[in-house]
Parts: sequence; structure tokens; C-alpha cells
Amino acid sequence: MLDPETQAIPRECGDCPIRHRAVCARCEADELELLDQIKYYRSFEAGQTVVWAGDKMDFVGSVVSGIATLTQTMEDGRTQMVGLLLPSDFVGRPGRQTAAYDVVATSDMVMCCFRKQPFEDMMSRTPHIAQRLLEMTLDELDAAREWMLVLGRKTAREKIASLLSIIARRDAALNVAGRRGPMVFILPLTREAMADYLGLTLETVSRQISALKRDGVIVLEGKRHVTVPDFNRLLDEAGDDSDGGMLA
Amino acid sequence: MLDPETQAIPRECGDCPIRHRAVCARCEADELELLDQIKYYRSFEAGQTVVWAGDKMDFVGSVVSGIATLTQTMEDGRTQMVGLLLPSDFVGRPGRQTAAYDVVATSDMVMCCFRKQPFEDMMSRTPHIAQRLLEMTLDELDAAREWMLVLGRKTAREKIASLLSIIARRDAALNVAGRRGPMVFILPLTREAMADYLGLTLETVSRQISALKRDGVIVLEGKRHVTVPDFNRLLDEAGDDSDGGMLA
DNA sequence: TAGCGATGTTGATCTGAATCAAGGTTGCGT
DNA sequence: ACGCAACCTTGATTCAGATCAACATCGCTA
Repeated sequence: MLDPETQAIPRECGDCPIRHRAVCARCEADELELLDQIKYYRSFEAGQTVVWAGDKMDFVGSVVSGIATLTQTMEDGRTQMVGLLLPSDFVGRPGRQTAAYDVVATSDMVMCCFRKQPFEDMMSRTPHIAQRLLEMTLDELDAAREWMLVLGRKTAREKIASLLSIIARRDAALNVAGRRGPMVFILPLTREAMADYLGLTLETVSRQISALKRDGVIVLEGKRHVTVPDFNRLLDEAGDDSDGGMLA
Repeated sequence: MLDPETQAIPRECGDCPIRHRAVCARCEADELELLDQIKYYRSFEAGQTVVWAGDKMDFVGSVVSGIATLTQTMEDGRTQMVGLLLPSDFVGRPGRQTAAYDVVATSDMVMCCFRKQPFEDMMSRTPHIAQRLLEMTLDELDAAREWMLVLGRKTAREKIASLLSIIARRDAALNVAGRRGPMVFILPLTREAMADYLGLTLETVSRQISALKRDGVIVLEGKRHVTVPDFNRLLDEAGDDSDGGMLA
């Protein structure tokens, strides 16, 4: 496992890989310089907890690289994942003292952090930040509502297909768009994490993945390496309106 | 059924019952005056559709009175409610052309609307509006994530108890706080709408309500009038961390 | 005041996913 | 190279909630 400290960390915002998608996306050069002065990086190892629900959280920030999850847990141990944080996603809520959910790094991860108070001060003086944060929050709300349909009404097979299509789509967006041929990606989650995301047990996740493989919807190499020969077929299995595949 | 036109509609923002909770909550007198000039009211009858998912939506607005639902529907007819809109809640998304969900008035309802373009112009010039909208959107995101736990991990009985406790709490917040004695409220949803909210069938909703009644968790008069003798008992049935009942 | 449609309840049966259980793989530390 | 721990798969059985079905209640209109 790589020492997270050795992962490439941008020195300046200009070099930052998430520059154009994160909460700072709309900032002008001068605004970026101010952010540059108050930002700091933190690295987390796979499995490490960033914050526990209910704990005081005196910073906010963006995922620069790696993956984290937001989860909620009931007293008896039932857990539900409520968010999957990928590079450029924002962590924390301005105007709130404590974390509402557990935040856990699922892979080695680097975050670009700001202490909450300076960030909030800056936000009130820099509409570009608040605007972008509003936009990102509205997108997350849409994603959460999409997920409510998955949790409430889809079958186990549809749930798995939905998760795979979301990961596949997002992966394609991060990499160069329009690559020809079948989609290929690495599952960033264990079977158990998938189960927590989908409101299933890990056994059901395993069975349904096996079934999709048996039916040729996906091809597996090892446990994590997935190839999707026909993305529309996968969307169909997810119960989604197909087409919509190709956006401009 | 009341003619919605006869419902009391405030003339001026100063008289408005949702003045201090809606998207305009943070506005100063002069800003309010500008909003006053571009606002208009629309009334909807119970059952009426405000917009269909995918349709062009050239306005945004706030629910002034009554209740509306946001729902998503799959091709085969499975539907999932993804939002319950109460007085002061915001409808529509700035910066988007078409509605993402069906919006349906569940009771007679009055909305305070703004054409999208003037509202967006005003938003870019009035940070108070964008600030409040961000805050409201973050609250909605929290509510959506809370709901993901309900949909993904709770039993049918816990789901019903969760819904009842949310309605009870919200009702108590709208009415004068701190009233002593048992909580009493009217269910604003049919059994079918509850089922769509909870990811259940209407039969299961009916059975679980009967069970909660049989076990003395709730008392029913007719189908819709609910009394909760012991709110902590209800929270317990919902699987929520109890206490948290009394906020300052 | 009878009839009808929307809404709600309850019972019988079925079924998809959970639970219980037994291995199989993989990768790491020693 | 071995042994252990995480992770994953597959099978047998159970069960919560869906489905299918019948009937009850209420409000409205003719």
C-alpha cells in the first residue's frame, strides 16, 4: 500500500486536478490566491475515519484524490451509506458545528481543507464560492433523490446494475470522454460497502453480481475489475430509461 | 372542497405567513420590495399536477399553504416519492430548464411564484437570497439522506413510525411550540401516498398502521386524525435515537 | 336514498431477499 | 512456505412484505 504522503499533492491551485470541478471552480485568479493562503492538505489511508458522526468538525474541504463514503448507523448496527465522495466532491457543511455522518476514506485519499471559520468568512465575501457550492449541493440533492428511487423501488438486480452504471458513467466522465469500445473500470467498493449503499446484504450483492456475470451483462476479471460490453444493456437491467447515454 | 381562489392570499410580503422561513427569509425591506414586484400567486386544487417531470418549467416559487409532493416514476409504473413540500418549501431549481420530478398538489395549495429569469437575475445581485437558498438546500439534502436510511434499512413498522414522527414534529413546529399534552395531527397523505413515500405497498401501510394502533402507539379517530400519547414511544418504534425530543 | 368511485382494511398465499452455514481465494506478516 | 484474516461465493432455509382477493366505509351525485 502506498504511503499516502507520497501521493502527488499539488502545490498551487493552478496545478490542481480538481480545479475546474470543485467548490473553487468559479473563482478568479485573485480569489484563488486567497484560498491558496488558507488551504492545507490532509492525507488519509484506506480504512481511516475522517470524522465520526456527532463529532466536532472544524474544517471543510474537497476530495482531491481517492474515495470516501458518508454513512449513517443505527444503534443496533444497521448501516446505510448516504453518499459516495469522489475527487472534487465537497465535505462538511458551512454553518454547522458537528458532522452529521461518519466520513470514512475507502481508499487512500487526499483532501484540500480549509478551517471552517476562515472559509465561511471568505464565502460571505466571495459570491463565486457560494454560487458554486449551491450548484454542487443541488446536484447532490438530485443524486440523493435518484438514490431514493433505487432504495425504495428497485429489485436487488436492478440495484446492482444501477450502482455499476453510476460508477461506470462517472469513471468515463473523469477519464477522456468518448473512448471507443467497452467500458472498463475498477470497483472502488467491497461487497459489504456495496450492500450498505444499496440496502442489501453482502450475500445478495455477491449473488446478483454473479448473476449479471452469468448473463453476460458484465465481464469480471478478479473480483474488482469490471468490463461492460454493452452499456445500454446495463442501463436496461438498471430499469433506467435507456438512451440518455450520450450527452453533448 | 374549498375553491382555492377563496383561500387567504397575502397581498404584501409583510403579511406573508412564510415570510421568515422561505427563500426570502433573509431579505431586507428594500430587497423584499423588489421581490414583491416580480412575484405572483398561483393556486392549485387537491390532486392537480403542478408540473410533469421533463416538462419545461419557467418559474420557481415557494409553497405558501397546502402540501405538494415530488415523485419519480419508472416506465413500468413503480413510483417513489422523493420530497414532501410544505409551506415555505422551495420548488424548482435555478439554472435548470426542465422539471426533474412530477410535482403534484396533495391538498389545495397556494404558491408564491417568480418567473425563472427575473428570479435568477435577482439572485445574482442579492446574496441574501442565494445564501438562504443554499441553507434550505443543505437542509433538504440532510432530510433526503435521513430518508435513505429509512428506505434502505428500516422495517415496515419502523418506516411508518418514522413517517408519523416526522409529520408530528413538523406539525408541532408550525403550531405554537411547547403545547402540553399528547400530540395531535391530521395525516396529509393517503395510504397509497404513504406507501410511495416509504417504498411499501398500500396494504402493508394499512396493516402497520393498524398494528401501531393495536399496540397503543397511536390512537386513530377516523382514518386521518392521529393522536400520539407518548412521542418518545413513537421515536422508539421508529428506531431513532430517542431523546432529542426537546430542543430549545 | 341508491349507486358509484375513491379510499381503506383484512385475509390467504407467494416470493425475493435475509439469514444461517459452509467453504473458497487472496494477500500479508512471520 | 505457512497460517491467518479479510474478502468473497454458494447453498439451504426462513420470513417480511408483496401480491391476489374480498369486502367495508365514506362522500358525492343523481
